[in-house]
Amino acid sequence: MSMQTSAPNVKVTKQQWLDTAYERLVSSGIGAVKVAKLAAKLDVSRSSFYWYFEDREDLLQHLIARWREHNIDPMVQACSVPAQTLTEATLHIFDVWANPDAFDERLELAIRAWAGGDVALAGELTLADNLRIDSIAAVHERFGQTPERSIVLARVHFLSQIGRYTLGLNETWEERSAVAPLYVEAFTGASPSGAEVAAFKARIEALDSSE
Amino acid sequence: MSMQTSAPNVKVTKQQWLDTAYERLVSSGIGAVKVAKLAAKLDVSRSSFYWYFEDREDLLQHLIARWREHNIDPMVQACSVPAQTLTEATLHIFDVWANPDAFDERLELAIRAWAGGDVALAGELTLADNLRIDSIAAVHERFGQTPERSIVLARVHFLSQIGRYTLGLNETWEERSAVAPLYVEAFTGASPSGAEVAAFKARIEALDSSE
DNA sequence: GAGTAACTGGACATTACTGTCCAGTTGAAG
DNA sequence: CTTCAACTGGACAGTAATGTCCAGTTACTC
Repeated sequence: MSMQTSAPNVKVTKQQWLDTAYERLVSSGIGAVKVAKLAAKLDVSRSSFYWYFEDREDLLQHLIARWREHNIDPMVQACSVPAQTLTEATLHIFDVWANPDAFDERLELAIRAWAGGDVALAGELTLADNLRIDSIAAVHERFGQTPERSIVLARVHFLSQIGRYTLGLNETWEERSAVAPLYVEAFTGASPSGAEVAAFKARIEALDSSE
Repeated sequence: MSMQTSAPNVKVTKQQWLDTAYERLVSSGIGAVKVAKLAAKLDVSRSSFYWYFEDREDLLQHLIARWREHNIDPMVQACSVPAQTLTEATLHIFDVWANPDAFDERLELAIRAWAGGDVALAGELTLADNLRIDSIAAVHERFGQTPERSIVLARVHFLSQIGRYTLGLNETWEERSAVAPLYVEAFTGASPSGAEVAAFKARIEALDSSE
């Protein structure tokens, strides 16, 4: 096997198929992810598709896998970052929302819409939601909140975040970090200290420039 | 015109077509609302459909109209119910969430998913979202909150509510009203008085028994 | 410069819809 | 008891997808 370092007659790669499928998924929903349409967009015949993928379902599984990798693990990780206060810990979770590599909001939204018509996916989504909410709730409990209050605040936090993109709010990150302390207060009942907010803003800017 | 008080040869009525379409929309998404499928379900031929509706698009418009009537007005109304405190006013908004006639959550969810692949609908949805959030924000401002804080809390409130069904949380109303005070606190920063909570629970029970 | 593996195009068969046409059927009104 | 409007069924044509088959076309490889 001579590896695919050499690619004889490639017009479009597997990655290109995936990328266009992703693009259509996040911008027009799963109903727009059709082999015929993708082929037209890539200006290649549909047969090419079946070289790389078993069938359409195979492609869709790849899209779901992408979501799993991008939108679950990093957010669970962020909940176990060490912190001195609940507000600081909450700001560490905000890091995730600010980082497209750690949480792809458009993809999250598309998957959520897709799950509305797909039972298996809906089940997986529910598990993922519970996992993520429980992770946030665990943070609250770690800082002495009651279990009831922890779960309420965790839900409010996670759902507001999901909802932000659901409503198509596209503020700049300047606007968002300006109101961030207000959201921290809504999600925890306490205001973050000046130092905590400053550290948060510094992390965001570092992220921005690294792109 | 002899009116349709008499219905000669009716196997299925327009309302039945609408109801089955609604049922499929909320349970399987807009992609499942197909003339052929509905006809099969109603055990009638597709031609019958075209007697009542111009085309499939016509049917879809009826579904959107249903959403407009059920899920927007009542909620805006609830925000202008007189109240002594912010917590009491917030509990009046909770009335809406508790009343399927005032807010059909499954329909809201389905419309939201549908809008993901339909630009016109997405535009209308954004307007409706802003209207509803602004209504809640106005309540906060009426009770002396700053505009910034008002809009943040209004979003958190509305989004959490949308999210509750998004995540498929189906608690009983007993469970829900037990944690209601915690949510009021999260959405306002203050706890409702015992009397306010009691009045809220009484309203809910009255609703339950009237069904 | 022949062979081969990696890929592509074009033709085909199939399925799932949509919408139209028109000839029925049926209940009630004259 | 005829007529008519309100409805229904079945046949037809059209479109958009899916997936298969197979005969090319390359660019490296020996």
